[in-house]
Amino acid sequence: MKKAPRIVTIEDVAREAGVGLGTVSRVLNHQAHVSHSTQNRVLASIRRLKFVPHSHARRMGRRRAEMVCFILSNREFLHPFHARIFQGVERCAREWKHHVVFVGVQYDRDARPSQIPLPAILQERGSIDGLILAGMIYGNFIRRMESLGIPFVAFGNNVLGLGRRHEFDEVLYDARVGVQDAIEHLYSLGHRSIAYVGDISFPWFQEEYDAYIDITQTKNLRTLAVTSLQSGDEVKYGEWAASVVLREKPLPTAVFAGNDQIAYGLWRLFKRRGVRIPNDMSLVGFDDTEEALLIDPPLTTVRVDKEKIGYLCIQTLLERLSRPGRSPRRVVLPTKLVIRETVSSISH
Amino acid sequence: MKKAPRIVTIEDVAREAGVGLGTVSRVLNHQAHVSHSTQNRVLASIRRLKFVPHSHARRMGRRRAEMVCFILSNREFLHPFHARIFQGVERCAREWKHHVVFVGVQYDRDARPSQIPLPAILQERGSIDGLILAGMIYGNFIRRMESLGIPFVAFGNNVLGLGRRHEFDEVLYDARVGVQDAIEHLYSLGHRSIAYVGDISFPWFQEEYDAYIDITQTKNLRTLAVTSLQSGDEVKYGEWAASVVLREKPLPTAVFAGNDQIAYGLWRLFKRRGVRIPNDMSLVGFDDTEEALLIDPPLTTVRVDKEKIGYLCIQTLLERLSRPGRSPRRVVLPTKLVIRETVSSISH
DNA sequence: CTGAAAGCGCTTACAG
DNA sequence: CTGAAAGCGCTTACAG
Repeated sequence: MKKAPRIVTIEDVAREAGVGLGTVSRVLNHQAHVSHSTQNRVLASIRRLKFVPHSHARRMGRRRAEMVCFILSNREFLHPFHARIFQGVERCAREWKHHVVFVGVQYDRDARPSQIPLPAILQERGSIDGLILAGMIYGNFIRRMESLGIPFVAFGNNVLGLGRRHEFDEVLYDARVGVQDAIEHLYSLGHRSIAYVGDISFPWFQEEYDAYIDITQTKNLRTLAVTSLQSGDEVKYGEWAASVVLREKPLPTAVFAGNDQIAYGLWRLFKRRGVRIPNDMSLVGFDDTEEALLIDPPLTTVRVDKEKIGYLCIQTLLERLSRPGRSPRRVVLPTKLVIRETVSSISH
Repeated sequence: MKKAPRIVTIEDVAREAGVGLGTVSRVLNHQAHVSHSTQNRVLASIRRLKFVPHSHARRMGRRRAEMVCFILSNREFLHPFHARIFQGVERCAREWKHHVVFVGVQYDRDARPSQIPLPAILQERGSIDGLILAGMIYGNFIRRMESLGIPFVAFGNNVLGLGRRHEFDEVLYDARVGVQDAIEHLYSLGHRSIAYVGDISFPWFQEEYDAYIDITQTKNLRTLAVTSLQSGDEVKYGEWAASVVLREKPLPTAVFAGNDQIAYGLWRLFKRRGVRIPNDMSLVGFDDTEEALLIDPPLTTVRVDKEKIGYLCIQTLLERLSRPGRSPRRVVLPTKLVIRETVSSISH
């Protein structure tokens, strides 16, 4: 006869169903080894009592929070590329009955690891099982995360300045092959003068650029790259780069943009200057984001499956959680050339 | 000699410091009744062992999650007004060592309560202590929230179609007084023909409108309101309303906009049409958001302290949590007329 | 297949 | 002021 509507526990259910605590717990967790009839009895009691398990108690018992944290460092949340990755993370996590909390952090790439501020949720123990790192991941940040003793997986293309071999799990897309495919495609259509546009102070563009240089030299093509450092808006950067390209003599026959936003900027300026795409100039992008379809005609680009990256991040992380001793894994997602209408063939 | 680096618990600290468990717990929670010397001893052990309390265990013991949920229903997150409220919530919550999780929900205002979907975090028990409701809060949504058995507080100006008396805690600003202040101000400067602009299908504008009608009739002023239903962009709505106002004969001497976005739209069109502000037309807004300073000259407007609303929401909620039996509270925040430069005096 | 028991890491009366 | 104990609501070996 208490006033407070006492919370209904697993014990109430057990009593109602005439079974032991353990049995209720087993059906709750969809474990095997419960006979059909008892299972039904328990399920009925659960429904009758409107029982809902208490999350903290379960987490305590399991020694798992079933919660992971997506950490985006030194970046805007709204960047569509990462937003898509996050979506993939969220969806996959839900399938595995995990929550994901998003936190943004800003840090100084020159700070000592211990000086990097930690979001509140990471300052307590037990709230977060694992981390997904994206944004700008420098070495000091990695070390800071390691100091937490929480397993993590990194979005590999965002890992900066650590060389190629890493001691941690990562999932990444293969920029090199993407570039190769794009250039091969242009080459097969007769293009011999292909410009590259991307600000190589960012490592993701640097990687593309390296691949561009390799293949361009292997094939003995003209090399022409607009790579200058240009912080800020990528569309504007594309516009500016387009004007640079247009001053070249002879004019290249194609431009390969480091990402679709840049491609969009190139397209805008070309259009304004009366350069017809693809008749006068072929154009290829990278990422396959929304911009690819804003361009008219639609943009040929290298697709990166962003949601899949998120998906693989969660999977890799969950595997790591169940096998802490496993050696570091590097999951590489292939890219895919999506041929649309901004590339035409050249007749020699 | 276990491999896994066993988690350090309160028990380890107690042993190290040579005290009981309870004592460690007490210093952890900054409770009184611990002598200075033991306290220091415990603190030293904590530091030496790098002890961090386990969040779920603490929450279990306390029977409190120390986590509240900000629910924005049927709205865009990025609406700057609510974003500011959220900021206030977050900041105040942090002061009280609480986490706040943000969730957006979309629901049908005609749905039965039981049909309204619940975010995952509310589908488990014990994760959330209390709710803060904002957005579009219809009766069915309130009932859905009540069915959860979790205390909540609502942002009262967003409560729709439930009359004036409510059975739950709410925090709101006093739109009526804000309108009165604005009209009085215009009146004192000689204005006798003041138009009101706001889409009264939204209750927050309806409330302003009612106040406008009351005061305008009390003072025997001309009544002229552009209130037509107009979904979508509020700046555009303001532009359209400006063109309506300009067709009036005689022209009103002032326009009172339902919010600053609308005022911004009015201002834009007035400017385009060569109507000088405040010489030819005075203009007053509501909310005091960023727009107020984008207008040139800066906008006279009614300030609503959005962060404070968030602040009061948390405080009210926390009070409710500690005194569940308390009768519903209605916290009203006053508004403040901010006089800038868009109002001039009229000489008769 | 199933029950009784121990354990998770805290907090909070209850005695001293 | 402080310690020993009970309790929070689950899970998970351990025996049957």
